[in-house]
Amino acid sequence: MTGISSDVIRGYNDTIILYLLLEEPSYGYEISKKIKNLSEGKYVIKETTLYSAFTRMQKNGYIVSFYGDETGGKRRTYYRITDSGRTYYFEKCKEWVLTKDVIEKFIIREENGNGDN
Amino acid sequence: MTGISSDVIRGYNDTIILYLLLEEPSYGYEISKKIKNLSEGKYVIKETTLYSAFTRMQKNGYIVSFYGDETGGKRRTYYRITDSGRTYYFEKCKEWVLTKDVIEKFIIREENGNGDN
DNA sequence: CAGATATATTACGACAGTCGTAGTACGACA
DNA sequence: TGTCGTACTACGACTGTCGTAATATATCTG
Repeated sequence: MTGISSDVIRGYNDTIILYLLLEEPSYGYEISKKIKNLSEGKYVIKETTLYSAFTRMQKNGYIVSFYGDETGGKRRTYYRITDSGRTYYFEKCKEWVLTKDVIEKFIIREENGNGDN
Repeated sequence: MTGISSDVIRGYNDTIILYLLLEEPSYGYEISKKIKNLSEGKYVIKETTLYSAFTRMQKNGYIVSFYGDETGGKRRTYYRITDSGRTYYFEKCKEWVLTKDVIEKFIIREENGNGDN
């Protein structure tokens, strides 16, 4: 089965989450849905990974949390990206380009598309 | 700064090493030099990371080790890629394409340049 | 010759991030 | 009442990386 390995994503989970917070605050469950949808189902982040990322990023000052005012249901914790978070995000984007280029020096792309299996 | 984070490479160290073994067997020190050179100094793998990758991959059957016959100097442990290792390598290459596409959905590229390439 | 330097590998423990598992909590619907 | 979907938290295991250091040999330098 060829899914994507979360080992690769590892260094980019924070970036992915921050991307989804760029335009407006959001909360865990919604973000996980958005990741799934945007990746066309190819990447489904684990809940524990997601929430531990929130904790880490809040500690780092990349996001801040606040409570929504929904009255019913379990109370949501929303997260808003900070300026520091924005800066970090765009740095990671630059880093991605470099990293991608490095990795691709070691990757052989099959041009004759023999996709058996 | 602007190095590449090894967190990203994490899932691809094995792939990088296997790539360098595709054509001929090699050993730790040489591989680390090759990685440095091929990446134009952008990625220098840590020794411990490299040798622990050897151990892991040998356990997984992706490589086999043998001793070189050099008479002087410290004895080298050479590694040769196995068929299983080759298969794994090419799977990781395919996976890379998928993973790269997924990550790029969450990356904003500043495109002041041309859309060439 | 002694000491630094480059080559070449191994051992050990710390750490970060992910993941499995499970539990809490609430609303809605059948 | 029970289950499903939503929403979050706790905890411990595991894997891979990394810092540090030790071992071993050959070559270069003064």
